[in-house]
Amino acid sequence: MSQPPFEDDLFTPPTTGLLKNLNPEQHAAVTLGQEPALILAGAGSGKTRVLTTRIAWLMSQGLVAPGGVMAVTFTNKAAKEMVTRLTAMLPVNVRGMWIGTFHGLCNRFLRAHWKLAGLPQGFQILDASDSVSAVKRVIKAMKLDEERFVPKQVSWFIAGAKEDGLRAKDIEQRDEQSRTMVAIYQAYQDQCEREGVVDFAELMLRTYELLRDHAELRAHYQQRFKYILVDEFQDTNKLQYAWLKMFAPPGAGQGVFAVGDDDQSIYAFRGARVGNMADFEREYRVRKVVKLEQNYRSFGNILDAANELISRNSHRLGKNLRTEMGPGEPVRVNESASDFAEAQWLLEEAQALHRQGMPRQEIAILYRSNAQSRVLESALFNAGIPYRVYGGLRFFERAEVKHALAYLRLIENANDDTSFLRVVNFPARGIGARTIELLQDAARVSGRSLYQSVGAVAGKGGSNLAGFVSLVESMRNLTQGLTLREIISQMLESSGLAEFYRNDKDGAERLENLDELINAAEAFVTQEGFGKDAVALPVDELAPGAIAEGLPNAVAAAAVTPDAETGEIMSPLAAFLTHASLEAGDNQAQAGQDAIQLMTVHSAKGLEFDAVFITGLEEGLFPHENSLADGDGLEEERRLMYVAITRARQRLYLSFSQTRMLHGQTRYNVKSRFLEELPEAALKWLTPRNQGFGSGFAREYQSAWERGSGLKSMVGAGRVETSTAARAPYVPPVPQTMKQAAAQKVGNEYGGLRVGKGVFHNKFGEGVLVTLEGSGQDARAQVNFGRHGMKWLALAVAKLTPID
DNA sequence: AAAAAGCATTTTTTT
DNA sequence: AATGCTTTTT
Repeated sequence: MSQPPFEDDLFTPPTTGLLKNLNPEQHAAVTLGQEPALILAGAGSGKTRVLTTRIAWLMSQGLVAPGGVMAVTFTNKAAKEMVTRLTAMLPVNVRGMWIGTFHGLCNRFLRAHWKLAGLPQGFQILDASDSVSAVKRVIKAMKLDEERFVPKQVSWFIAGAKEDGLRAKDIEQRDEQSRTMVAIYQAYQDQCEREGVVDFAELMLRTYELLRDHAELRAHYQQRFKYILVDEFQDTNKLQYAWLKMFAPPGAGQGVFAVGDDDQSIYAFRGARVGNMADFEREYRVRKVVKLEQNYRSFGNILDAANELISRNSHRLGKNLRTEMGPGEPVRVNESASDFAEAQWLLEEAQALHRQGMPRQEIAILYRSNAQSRVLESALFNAGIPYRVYGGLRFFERAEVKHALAYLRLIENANDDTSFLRVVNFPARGIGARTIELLQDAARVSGRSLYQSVGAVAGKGGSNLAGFVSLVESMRNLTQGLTLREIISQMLESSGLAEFYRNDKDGAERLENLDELINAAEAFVTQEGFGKDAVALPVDELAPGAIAEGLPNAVAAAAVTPDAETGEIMSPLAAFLTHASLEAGDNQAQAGQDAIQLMTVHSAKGLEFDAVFITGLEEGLFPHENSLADGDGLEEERRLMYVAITRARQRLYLSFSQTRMLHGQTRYNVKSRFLEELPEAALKWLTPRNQGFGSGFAREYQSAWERGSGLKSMVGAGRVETSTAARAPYVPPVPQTMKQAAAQKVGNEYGGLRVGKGVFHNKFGEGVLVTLEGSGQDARAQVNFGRHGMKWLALAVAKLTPID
């Protein structure tokens, strides 16, 4: 090692056994040398432990100094967790290490190299919604049709392009539509440059390009980072992988340690590429993939269910979870008549668990889509059971907080048009749409910011605008030299925001949130070390060529390099604004008391609970109908189910309902195919199964049908199917119960069929009757056959038999 | 400029 | 059903 192993005097070698209690696979992963490594880490296999222990081990062995380590995660939560556990393991200066999210590290990088990156020193970051409104402005300015170019979609397109490493000029323009899209992209980009702001994808792309285009810089960082660890590698997108290769190209000899689980890849819809794992293995010539298959979380039946289910996916890297905890409770399956009944059953079961001593926060109710939470919430609410819903608005996304942040941003950079527009007339100060339009026209013509163009608008609107400008000016003057806390208080008063919410009859909660903003700022200042005694910057932090010694380490994670000319360091305010953009705050609503946890399966990833309820296991819902269109959709849904199952430690409940209110109308659903993909031996049905129509039968039947003729393509949803049994290539043996049911049919016009009940059809199998219409020869039925879709059938021809 | 009415939309989401 | 967004009305 060219570097002294421990330049940090805070460091003391660990006393004993970092490696104690690691299983052989974990041990192997932790103690790998400086070589490319791919760790296939199953759910509950101690992944975070391996990551943190490896870092600790590397340093305790003197293989690397803190400054030579980079650890990348996706979420702030994961990054924090890593830091916490690492510092518990050994007293190390975490600040010298690069531990953070992809975007957080990019921010850090760009703050250090802002000049080279062509950014203003105090550049601010647009969150997703800021970005959409910025795109919207561009589209308006270009006088384009917002119906044809939906801002949200265009913003998504731009982010997608950036995440593929493409700038506007790199995009192929096939037709008018794509040409315009690219033009918007370019105009948006120009606008961002002008305003001194970057969006999330830009943070990544800029960093990537900077390294790509500057060999010296690249060499510096490659030399610096001896060990790089990447968490959740299955979720990386194209750009993130390319980014990694800039810091550590294959063959450069660094210890790149990629940890992931292809079976838990559930973010393809936002650009994640599971294929990066296989690419990594190949391109980095990974000697041996380490598989962590020992699970420390769940009992056997739960793992059996998970293993069996996921085994049906193709193109897996291959992994089977095992446990030493014994089989445990069976996986319980429950069928309900309606979503209300489901909610009722669920809360009773949850209460029972709670009475038996399980803390409420150890009980999770999972669902595929957010819309499903409503019934559950109202049931829990009416029953007076405390619950907590994840995934609502986050703190920094609240309207009042965004307003406050917009004022703060204007203090920092008045040319931020997004912020300008947000608060120019809030609280109302007589600046209407017409005035804004005039202002925007003027700004466009002169190529200047809205703030700079205020003088161009005459009349009453113009003088009101002038008033706004002087307000911002006075805020900037008044806050000069104040602490962050004082700055925010001052801003809240002089902007009129505080006054506005004081007068608003529903403003109490918003006022509280604004108070909370002050607290958040205070916490940030304390945490990040503002106002503390100056600490010398680690030399390595500096941009090549910058001078560093003796400067106060005022900005820690946010900004580390002072302007080489002025010596100015990023202000606490600017750093706090960055923090607010990069970390939108907690994703859960009310904390506090012991409450049942409600969340989507996606947001449950990475969490674990004693008891887990997976609800709405119905065809169309889970797997979701929109997922079946694209090729890999079903497999991703299955991985999602796999993630859901593996959240459970002791008890797992699977629940589905015959009827469900969705978007204001009742849907009749068929139970999810996933239920049939689980091992019978691990399950316990709390409600009787549909007799004779068990998984085996339905599956055998279906595959027999699929082997047959291509009739399937003819049976579009909604079409009246007139010829069924005659064309079916294979008629399955009629189960006993069907014969009985058929006997009942005699003498009854609808043959004992009832809306909402199950039916069996020779070709489509099991379904649920949704509608009955007409009579005699015209009698027809609408049936939801789940994976075969919704069908209209002529009862005179189609053989429908009731089941149950 | 605010309030009301009309309208589409409705998988999953972090930074 | 309910939410958010846009247009129309007052």
